[in-house]
Amino acid sequence: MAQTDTVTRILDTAEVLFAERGFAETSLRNITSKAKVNLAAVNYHFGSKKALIQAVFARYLDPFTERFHTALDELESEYVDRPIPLEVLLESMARTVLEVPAERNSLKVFMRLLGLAYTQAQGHLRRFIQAHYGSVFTRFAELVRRATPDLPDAERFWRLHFMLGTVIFTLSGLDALRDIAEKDYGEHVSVRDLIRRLRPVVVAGMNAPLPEPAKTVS
Amino acid sequence: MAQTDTVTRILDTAEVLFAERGFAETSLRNITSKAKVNLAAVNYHFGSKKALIQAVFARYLDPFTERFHTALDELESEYVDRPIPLEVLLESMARTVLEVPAERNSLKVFMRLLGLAYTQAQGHLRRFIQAHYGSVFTRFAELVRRATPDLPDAERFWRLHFMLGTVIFTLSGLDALRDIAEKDYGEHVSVRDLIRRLRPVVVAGMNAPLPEPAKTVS
DNA sequence: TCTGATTATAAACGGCTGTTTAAAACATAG
DNA sequence: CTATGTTTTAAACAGCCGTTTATAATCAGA
Repeated sequence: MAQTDTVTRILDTAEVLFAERGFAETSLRNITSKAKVNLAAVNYHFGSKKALIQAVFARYLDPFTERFHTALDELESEYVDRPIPLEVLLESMARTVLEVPAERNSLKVFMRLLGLAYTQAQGHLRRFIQAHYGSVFTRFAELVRRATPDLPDAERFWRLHFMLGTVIFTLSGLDALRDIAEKDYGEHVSVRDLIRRLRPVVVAGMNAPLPEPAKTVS
Repeated sequence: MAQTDTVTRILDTAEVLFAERGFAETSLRNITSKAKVNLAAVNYHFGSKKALIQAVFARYLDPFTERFHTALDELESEYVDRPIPLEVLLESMARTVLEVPAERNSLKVFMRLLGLAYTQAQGHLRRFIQAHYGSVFTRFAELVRRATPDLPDAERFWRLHFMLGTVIFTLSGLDALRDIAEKDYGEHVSVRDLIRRLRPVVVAGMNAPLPEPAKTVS
């Protein structure tokens, strides 16, 4: 079963290097040499570098979406005919995000990859993620809509992305920030610790008063 | 004065391409051909690609820091012996961020560049920005400290970065989000509009209740 | 054990990268 | 006009890129 071994060794190495340097800055030769695998193996097993990038994400997002759907199923069967509270929804999502990579001790990598998916060019990646995993986000957004009935649709849309930005930005840039925090406050900060700090901020942000209406010509 | 012309034409083109595709994905040949300038001009006028990247940032950040220092000076002379309210501080920063690129109609580019500075590898860039512009952020953070005396230092540190993440992430990924928003809500969203929406969320996030203390062994 | 498919390997492909060189063009001050 | 310093230009440099090819090794089933 040398095949599986090669494939997973490529994936394991690629995700670390991608997370550290980004996609364009990581060459196939970087990956294959560190993984002690022949250069051509990537194109043989995955077809192309783009497909490898997508495979790296699929390995996280497939179990994530499956579990998150299950978690939402359970919540929906618990809260019948009444909206699931926002805090419960956020809690459920946070737990699922933590659960999946925890089994491989790669939470940091996963977070960094999520950040890269948003910020690196890689149009094919966004299309891939949207096509394969867009539905679970749509479902989540609909539940958030029911949990915050007083929020105008557009406002909720933007606030959800504000909060997504907060979380992904923070957790994906964690290493840099952690260095500063430890130097300034001598305090070691774990990811779980950060999520504990993030929760009240996110909830307060979602529940913030509505902005004053845009000024128009009077 | 062909020199200045070449230099600014390189900067103008480079900042747009960097903002669109990122640093590694933009080659000097992309830049020089689009700018109608000889390839060697970049190395002649700037020395290297890294130096060009830094020059692109300096052209925004030099006037920004100068004006922001001035704005903070004015606030400090207005609020003597009493803390400047958080809202006022945030308002002042937002106005300065908007002011600088407005003169060249390049707000989108500036925001995108800020996002890239955080998320792209480019260690030299972070070091450059920290070394040249770190002091204004330090000053701002100190004023925020006085404005939020009840917040523990570590908590305030993290929340500032949470909010920084929200703003930069949103504004730098604006184009992608705007497409979705317009499709779903038919509503055109300007940057000023987004900042109007961001303000109450950021303020509420900074003023959120403290998180429950980390659980320890009982 | 032999066969046929799967996987691993080394080598080469064309193309693009940032940078350097040396010569040409230009501007400016004496 | 001439000499000097600055800027532009075309060409070449070595090096890395993703991908492909042809060959070798390995494996599974009959």
